Amino acid sequence: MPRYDAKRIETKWQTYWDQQETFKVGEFVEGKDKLYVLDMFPYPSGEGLHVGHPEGYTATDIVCRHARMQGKQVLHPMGWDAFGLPAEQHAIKTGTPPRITTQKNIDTFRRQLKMLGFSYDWSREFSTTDPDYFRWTQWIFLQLFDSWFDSEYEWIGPDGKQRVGRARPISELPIPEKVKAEGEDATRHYQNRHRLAYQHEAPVNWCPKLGTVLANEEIIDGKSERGGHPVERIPLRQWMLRITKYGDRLIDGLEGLDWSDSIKSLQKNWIGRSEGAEVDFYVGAGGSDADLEQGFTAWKSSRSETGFSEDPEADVLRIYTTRPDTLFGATYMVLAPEHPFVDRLTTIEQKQAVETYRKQATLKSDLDRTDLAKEKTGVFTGSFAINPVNGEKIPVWIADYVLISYGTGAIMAVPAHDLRDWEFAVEFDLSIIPVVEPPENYEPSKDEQALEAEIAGEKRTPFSGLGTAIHSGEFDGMKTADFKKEITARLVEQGLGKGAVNYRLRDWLFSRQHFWGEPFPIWHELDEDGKITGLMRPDPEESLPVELPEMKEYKSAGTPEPPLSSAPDEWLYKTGTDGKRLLREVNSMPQWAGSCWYYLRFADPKNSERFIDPENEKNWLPVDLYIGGGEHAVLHLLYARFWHQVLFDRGHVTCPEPFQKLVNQGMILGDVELTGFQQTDGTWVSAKDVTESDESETKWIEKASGKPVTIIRLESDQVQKQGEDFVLVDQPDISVNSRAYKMSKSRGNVINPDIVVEQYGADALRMYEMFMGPLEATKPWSMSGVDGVSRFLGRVWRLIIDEKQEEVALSDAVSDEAPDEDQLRILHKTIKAVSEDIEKLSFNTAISRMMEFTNAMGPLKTRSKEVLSDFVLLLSPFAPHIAEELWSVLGHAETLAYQPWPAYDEALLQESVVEIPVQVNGKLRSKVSVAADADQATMQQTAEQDETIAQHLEGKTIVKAIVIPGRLINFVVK
RNA sequence: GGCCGAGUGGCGGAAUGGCAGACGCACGGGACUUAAAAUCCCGGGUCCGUAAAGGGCGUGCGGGUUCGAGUCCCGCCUCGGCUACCA
Repeated sequence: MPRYDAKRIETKWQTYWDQQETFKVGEFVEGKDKLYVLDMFPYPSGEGLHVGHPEGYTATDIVCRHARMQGKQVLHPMGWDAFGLPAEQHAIKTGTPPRITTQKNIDTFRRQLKMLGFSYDWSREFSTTDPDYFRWTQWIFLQLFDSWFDSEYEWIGPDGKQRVGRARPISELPIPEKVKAEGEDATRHYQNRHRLAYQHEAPVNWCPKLGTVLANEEIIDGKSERGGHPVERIPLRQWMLRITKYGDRLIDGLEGLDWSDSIKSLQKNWIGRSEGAEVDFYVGAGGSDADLEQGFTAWKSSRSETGFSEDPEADVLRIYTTRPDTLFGATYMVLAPEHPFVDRLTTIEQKQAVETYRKQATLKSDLDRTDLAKEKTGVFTGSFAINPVNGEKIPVWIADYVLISYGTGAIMAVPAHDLRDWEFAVEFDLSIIPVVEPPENYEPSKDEQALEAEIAGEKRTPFSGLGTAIHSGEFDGMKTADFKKEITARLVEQGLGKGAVNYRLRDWLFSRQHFWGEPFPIWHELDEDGKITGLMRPDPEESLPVELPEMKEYKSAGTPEPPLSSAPDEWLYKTGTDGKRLLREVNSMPQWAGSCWYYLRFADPKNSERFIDPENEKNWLPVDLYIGGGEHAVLHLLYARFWHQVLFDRGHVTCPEPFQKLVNQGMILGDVELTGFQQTDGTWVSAKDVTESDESETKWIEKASGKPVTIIRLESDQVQKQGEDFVLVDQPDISVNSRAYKMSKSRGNVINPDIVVEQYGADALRMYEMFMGPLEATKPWSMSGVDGVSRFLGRVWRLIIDEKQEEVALSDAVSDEAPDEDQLRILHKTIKAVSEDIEKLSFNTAISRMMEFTNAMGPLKTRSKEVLSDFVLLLSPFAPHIAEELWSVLGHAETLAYQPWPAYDEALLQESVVEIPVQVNGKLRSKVSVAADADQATMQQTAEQDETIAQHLEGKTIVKAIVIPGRLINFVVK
């Protein structure tokens, strides 16, 4: 009895595709449409595939299979983002080398993906951990190392677009005469300071438990994203990539891309461009400078001659502000505790307090800084600065609400017009001078009201909006926007400041203290004492890759020193041809590195001469459709775009952006859970009366009493809907929670794709994931939903196959005769709908339309073979295994993968008679049948003759009749 | 606090400004069967009306535009995601 047997069919066809290399991409054919469809490649974790993976992968697979049938040449590759912490931690625990673990995990992932029948060109598979691949990751790093960003450079790229700013070879960096005069080493240091890849001593997030430094984005609420361990801040030599130079390019580049507005705005917000001004405040020698005022006058006049300097001198504090119009209201200054001038500006009297505060600030994790620092804290340095616009002497404070990593690490505080400065000024009783008059009828915002304080016996609030200048000398009466421009121009004229742009985006911290990452192709020159001199030598390109050394231990010593620093000496040291002792860079690259350019390599994965052949790059790039999880909407996409733009600037790629269309698949949640709450004595408590306790997400308390309650999982028959809420059947006054949660091990609601495939087959899993809802929506899993699509596949099977036969054979109902009009109509309707839905990535509705087709065909005594064949082709991108099997039973020897996609005939869609709804005053009253091509007069006439309508029209006057041919009739009557 | 997204039957969801609830799940009824599974058929927003016919009300809430609004505009509410002292 050959019932629909997913397992038999699926293994059969997977083997066939593998053996025939059905999906191997052939030579690129000039003039034939190309489509490059890419999935965000996975990190092959030890857990294996998650149901979230096949969601995006199925979507791209449908697009690809459809495109092949449309005659396009399709590039659809898969690979592995396999460097990363888990394999290393496993190595530390068990001693198994990360390479072994990684290989095992990759094998599992590959097996699982093949089991789902995706049409990847597996001959292009690679892992970021392959030396053949990371050789070129290192090569790209050398390109970054060899580049500086010329912000003024105007040029026209291969895309014909005019741009300002370009990465150029470091050899083209103009060296100031002064530097040149200091000798070759000075020149090299100068170049190092301008490279796109540079080193920087900076406070970093050191996690002792993980034994590594983490990037800001790897920290959540002051704890490590992985493991939730506490994080400290310590200074360390780090590699940085100058992504901030590309801030504007990364914003501008978004314009032509087919990405959702929400992702674009996410990226823009992350880059966080702001415009304002940098202004110098004179501080003189610092400390208790008695001649501050005098010095200021001299300084100011000299500045009007020399102009604003590129780097601030020691006698000024440089600040960044977006509100230069509020300069007259600057009543004090604040430095970040880490600011290099703090020591010099601290007076002897204040030394103790400043030291203590600074120490606290370094110990504080970011959590403390944000959470506990609701109360503003800070310490006076004892020094003063002079406000350049009015000569006022104002105190200089340090406070941790000013961040060293943003702007210049120092601010002018304008308490009257900045909420944070206001809070601080109120706390420490600093003077507040309003310099912006709010517009008439201005109501303070919620935030402003919340900060209301009594100052000199008067209730006052800060004002952070735009208005009109007051107490600003000659500028009084100017509108904020005009004043900003005017004052900036004045500052430039007097050499006191300049317009400036800042980004929330920071330079990219590019080194990690891991073993399992790409080594840097860099040697450090050592002095006689074996110390790093700051001068470096890149490995020559042809010597790449720099491979990882063999190690016995993967654990770092619990210090920020990376594990590679304990590599064997022959890996670590060498002597240059000039006799210089050299030490290898022992940091490794972050996991982001490998995923920054893999999409390029897929177009030419075996090339041993170049990272990608220029022809292949031109032929295949950019990626036409890129699908992946929203969690990468910012970082991965920003980093990859940044690298791509650098490669573009350096002439290595010809398209300015890598990913033309981007779609984020939504998250798949676990099955919906019903939960009730009970007190310790078993009394039910309404869900409305409980709340999550502050301490942990799993603890719940009764709102009124604060007593803990226990969570009780309920079955659906214990619960019913009442109004808006779900309540207990037995006690309808008790409401319960109904919600789907993110799948997690701890919650125990993870669905394993292996089990779904085992029970229902890959086609059913693919179909279900597409049928759940819109690709981009977050949707809860439901096992009975899989049952539903599985039944659908069974119905499709029985449309064509005679289940009663011993062998797989056509059903008697399948006929060779020419199809009748009804069958043709339903077929062509389905072709049209499915084709359009695939274009729109609206897979759930495409599947609905195919279900309608089977619902219509099922009851028929004879079914046209021709019609069924076309339908099987429509189904094939979604459920390729059953489609191939049915296609072969329908008498075709070859795979259907390259069969032409069915076309629909508009003429066959038309029904001769259509049913038209008739409304009276917008309310549906009846329906009438008219010829599909009936004109308005005929339609109206038919409608008026309808019995029900006639009744509704009786005794009324028709004011207007709206008649839309083929659609609807509406009588407006009085 | 900021930004983004979403609110439609018991559930997932569908609807170029034009018949709200396609399609599926769950549920109820029936057929087939010794029985079950599988399969097939029928039903269903809600209220009034006896089951019919028919009608009232219905897309988070309140207004508006329109012959006509789930869809467009204004003002709210709730939920979810991201982000969080960015000067």
